[in-house]
Amino acid sequence: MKKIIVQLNKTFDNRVRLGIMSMLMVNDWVDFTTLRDLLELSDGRLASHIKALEEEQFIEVRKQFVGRKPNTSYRATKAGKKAFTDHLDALERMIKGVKE
Amino acid sequence: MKKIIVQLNKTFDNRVRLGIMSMLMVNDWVDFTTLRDLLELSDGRLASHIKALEEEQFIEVRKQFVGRKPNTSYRATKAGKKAFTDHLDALERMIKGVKE
DNA sequence: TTAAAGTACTTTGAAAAACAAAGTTATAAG
DNA sequence: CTTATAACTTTGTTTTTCAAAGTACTTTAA
Repeated sequence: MKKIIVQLNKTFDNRVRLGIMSMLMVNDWVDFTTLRDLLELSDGRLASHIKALEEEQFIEVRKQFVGRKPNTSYRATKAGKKAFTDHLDALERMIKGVKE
Repeated sequence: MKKIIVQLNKTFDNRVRLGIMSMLMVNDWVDFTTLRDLLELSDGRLASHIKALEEEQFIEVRKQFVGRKPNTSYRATKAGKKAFTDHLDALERMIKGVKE
């Protein structure tokens, strides 16, 4: 039972980021406003956490026009999904396995 | 599917605190040094997170002497266990349930 | 046609949280 | 007498988080 904490990903030490990733694990291409409204965040707060996840390359962006309106959507990258499931696995192991 | 993020407890937005709580969910009375060594933390870092959890009344302390040496142990309170399982449940619901 | 509202941010600044490093008190072992 | 262990606390810095306001462009409403 070594290196318990290190296996948890620091990027996911945040409720908002957990929320974004959860959404993007199940849904392909979720747009900015949907994310903002579902997670009940301000534009700025959402944008800042999205930026953090983008910098880690855990999510990717698609910008397009729907009709005449700009539309920005996000989805989890392969690396992002892996990092997230790894994190959750580590958490589960930690909760279940910490005896001694 | 409302109030997704709010159900996650801010106190557990931290790897160290998740580690401490995980330990104390399964083990009754874990002492300071054991916690410190297993989680591979410095005295100061461990102490500060313990303090935060104590202030929330999620853990309680017992100070005694073992032989001639001081020994400080911690365990999760009822409220602490509830808060932690509530948090984990919310997380699970969020991961599994965020469709739409 | 002027005003208001929506989309998707960025910037700024402040507050909160986290952390490392060193200091502390007290006992105990070598 | 020196070093070590236990369990912290203090100090100061760095990092993180967030709210609030600003921006640029478009569209819808009055």
